[in-house]
Amino acid sequence: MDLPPATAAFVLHFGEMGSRWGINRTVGQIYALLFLSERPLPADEIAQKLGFSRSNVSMGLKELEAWRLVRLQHLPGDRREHFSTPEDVWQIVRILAEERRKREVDPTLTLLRDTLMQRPASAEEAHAQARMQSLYEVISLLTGWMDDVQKLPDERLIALLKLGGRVARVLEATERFQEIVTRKPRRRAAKEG
Amino acid sequence: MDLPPATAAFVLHFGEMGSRWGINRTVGQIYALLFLSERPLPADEIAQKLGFSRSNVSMGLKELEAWRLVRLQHLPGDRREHFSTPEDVWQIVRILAEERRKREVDPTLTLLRDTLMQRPASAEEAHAQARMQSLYEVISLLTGWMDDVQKLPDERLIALLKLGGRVARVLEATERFQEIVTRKPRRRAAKEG
DNA sequence: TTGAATTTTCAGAAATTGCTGAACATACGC
DNA sequence: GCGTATGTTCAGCAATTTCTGAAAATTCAA
Repeated sequence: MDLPPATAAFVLHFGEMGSRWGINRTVGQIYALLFLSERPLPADEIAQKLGFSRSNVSMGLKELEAWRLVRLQHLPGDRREHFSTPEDVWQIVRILAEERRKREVDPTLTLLRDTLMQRPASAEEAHAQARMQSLYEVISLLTGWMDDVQKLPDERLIALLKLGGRVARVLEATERFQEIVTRKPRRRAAKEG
Repeated sequence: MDLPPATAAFVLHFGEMGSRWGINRTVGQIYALLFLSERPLPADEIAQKLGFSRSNVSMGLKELEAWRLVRLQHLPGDRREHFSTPEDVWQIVRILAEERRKREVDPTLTLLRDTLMQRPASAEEAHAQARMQSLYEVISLLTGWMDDVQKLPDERLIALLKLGGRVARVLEATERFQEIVTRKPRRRAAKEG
């Protein structure tokens, strides 16, 4: 591997991380290299820098394209295809979230929905369905939230994340406000009464 | 595999999903089976139901314990260890988030921090560092947010998620309120002026 | 067109990961 | 303690995944 040490460390780390996710080591390393690169790189240069065969790099880039994690471009005076990652890390996060959702979450929701349509044939099956139902609800809520925040512009999303748990306070305040406005009396704990 | 059809479908699906994540097929299936089960199951029963060897199940359960995804208990009058998943799906989500963070995110942050301490030896390395810096910032923000919402009780977390993107409106309102209170004049677009 | 440069495909080799049975370890009732 | 039921480990076989080189396909300039 023909890289400055910090780059090499990052590339190796992402190779390992890649294999903990579904993605394989080669693909993780190619992505990491492109992410750090100053300029778009052609496949043969990637192969040379990482010490992989040209064909392996070709397959890895295909997979990254399928994930929409790299884009292809042509540089003037060079016939080769050059690859790069988006500049903006938030852009990358959004793409990752969409793709993982499409590949992992949606099929799971479909399976759960289909199963929940069936009539359970025994108490055991009824229990299994109840479990699936509660899983379905949690996943729906999480993905619904994701859909929602995906629509926010970067700036708002970042503001929201920075606010973190303090959002809960704002909500509390809003709830109390609602209670007052609708004149619904506050509930009291037994001790208070 | 000796299971009612809906259970079998769910178990197989989670096996596949497991292998898309770092976790392997066996482990995914064991987890899915326990998740749906009405009662805690002993290892030999798991092995029988899924058609795996007893030793394979033993290793799978060890891994699930390391992830804190199953708990072990003893039933009266039975010497065998029985395994179950938490009842509450939100509890499971929290554990998953913590464990993935510990295994995947924290080591990455450490690597980035260490690398960013070094002095770049070239323009190329300086660029790579700048990229790592922006990645570091995004990951920090995301994990900081996660830490924050992890502290909320379930009820509040759920309320927050249900609110989804509408939170942004509350924030906007709050910002405008801040502007008014601090008497900082609202910025106007060119067209308005 | 032609042919050189580049990319893709794919059969099979190499590496990795998963799985099993047998041996070993441990826990528990007696 | 003893013996049996239960749990763990691990060497090695099996299955899967990854990777390569060679060949085929594509692209593009002339």
